[in-house]
Amino acid sequence: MDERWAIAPAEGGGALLVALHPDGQPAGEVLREPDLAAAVGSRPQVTRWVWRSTPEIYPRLLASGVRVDRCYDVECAEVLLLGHEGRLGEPRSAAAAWARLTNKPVPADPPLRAATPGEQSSLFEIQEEPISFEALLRVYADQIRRHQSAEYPDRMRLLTASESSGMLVAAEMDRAGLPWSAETHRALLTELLGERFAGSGEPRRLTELADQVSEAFGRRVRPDLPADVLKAFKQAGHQVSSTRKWELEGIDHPAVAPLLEYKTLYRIYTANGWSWLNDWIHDGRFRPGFIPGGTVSGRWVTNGGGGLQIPKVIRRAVVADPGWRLVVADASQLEPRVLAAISRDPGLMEVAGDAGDLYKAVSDKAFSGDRAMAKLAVLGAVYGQTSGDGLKNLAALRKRFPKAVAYVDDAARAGEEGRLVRTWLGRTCPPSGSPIDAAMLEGPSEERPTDARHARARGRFTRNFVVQGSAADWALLMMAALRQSITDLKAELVFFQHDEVIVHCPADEADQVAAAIQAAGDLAGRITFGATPTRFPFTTAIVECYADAK
DNA sequence: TTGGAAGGCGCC
DNA sequence: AAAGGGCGCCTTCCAA
Repeated sequence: MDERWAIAPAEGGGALLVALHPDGQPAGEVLREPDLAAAVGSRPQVTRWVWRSTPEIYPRLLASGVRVDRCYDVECAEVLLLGHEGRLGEPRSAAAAWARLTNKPVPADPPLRAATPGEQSSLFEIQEEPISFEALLRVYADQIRRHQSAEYPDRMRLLTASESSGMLVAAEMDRAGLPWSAETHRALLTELLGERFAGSGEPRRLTELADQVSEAFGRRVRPDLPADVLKAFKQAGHQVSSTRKWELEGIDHPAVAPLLEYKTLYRIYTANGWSWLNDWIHDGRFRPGFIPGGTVSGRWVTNGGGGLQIPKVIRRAVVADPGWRLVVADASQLEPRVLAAISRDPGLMEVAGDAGDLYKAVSDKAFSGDRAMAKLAVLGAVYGQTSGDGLKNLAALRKRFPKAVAYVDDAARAGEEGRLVRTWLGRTCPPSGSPIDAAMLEGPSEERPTDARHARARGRFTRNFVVQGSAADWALLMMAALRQSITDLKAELVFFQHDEVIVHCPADEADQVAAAIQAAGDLAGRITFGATPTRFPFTTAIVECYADAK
């Protein structure tokens, strides 16, 4: 039924492995086998593999054609457990966990290194202190015990399982890659930026726009030097405190239009231009280097290529293989739906129990039909808006959805008072005063923030943390369910961005995949949050090109 | 030469 | 219109 084995790589491509009891204790002799992938592949009856680190092992299994259903990643578990215990920031390696367990000096984590473009994730797996198989087994057994001590042990176990599943998904997505047409990308760059000059490589359009800016000011101004631009506007009689887009938009001066266009195109040129294309696209695929749980709230990050910040205009280059499709699915109004589920606010759950436009429904209930106002109010409540119309609207929101607003207000107060907050499944914010906390809440440079200012910033952070992080909880379960439901198809998960997934599949599987995504979202809602009427609908598009998805 | 801060902007 | 949450990464600027 639930058959669980631990495994670790051994010298020469071999493996050490052992069956485990439910309490984590070894259930037999430690075996030594000559081939890691064969050791796993020949044991299909194993329902969960326990290992130190997924990036260390799983890419090697995938390269040998071995897929696993479930795993338990000891180092992921260590981070989650440390967090839950209010010790986020302590070294997270298995070796560090072992040292803590045996009262030995705890080795620091090795510094994280950014990937160089095109590097496989297995290669930038951090090099850290070795740990014996026996020690790993002891750490694992202790982690089982620590889960039992969590505030909600079942949820904590689910969190570790889903984070581990996320590690499998990440490795599989990096292996598959996001289909990317370098040819389309190049054509797009030439269309937007013009051809490049032979000498400098500078695109023609940028040079032209820079000349127009200079012409408008009547002197040479370099648009990529904010200080230069600021001075030029002041000389022209316009008071500006920065060169931010929203500030420039309010100025009546002929330099503004070419300047704004320059900024947009310059960003594309530097962030997703020809050199990015050369560095990051190989064999028609983009491999962002997904890192599950890379942020304290549980959102993922990517390593090196800006994989979660692909500008909309560049998505034209994401093109399915011939005869294949991209199923692009975006969870609709995810954060307010998650707030409904975690706060159990009756009114908001009723609204979120409908798959239709949530902001419209909220506006009908509390804002006499003004959808824009309703959306601002909801986002303001989730983000901790402190001024402007948002505050006024928050009062209306509180009247109709008191439990929902109280939930985020309580989280904010906990943060201000230096207490911990947790996501629904138990991912926990950094403790107040920890280095992570300090680095995160650092304000503008000039003056050190006062204690009161820091407390308010922490309150806004914890307010958002419980919603954003619980949404990340849901997303992990959704991905796990989706992954399992498409195993028998040719379809491959190829992209994930907070509340959006892309599956690459043959055209005749697309409808089935779209249905599988919706089913995964519904199932994730029930497993993550228990019985609530809240629905988690997707906006889904079946397209050949990502840019056509909306 | 290198590393960090700051200004800015892309994504959610 | 302006202000609030989470990120990565580009540039310039400046100090070590």
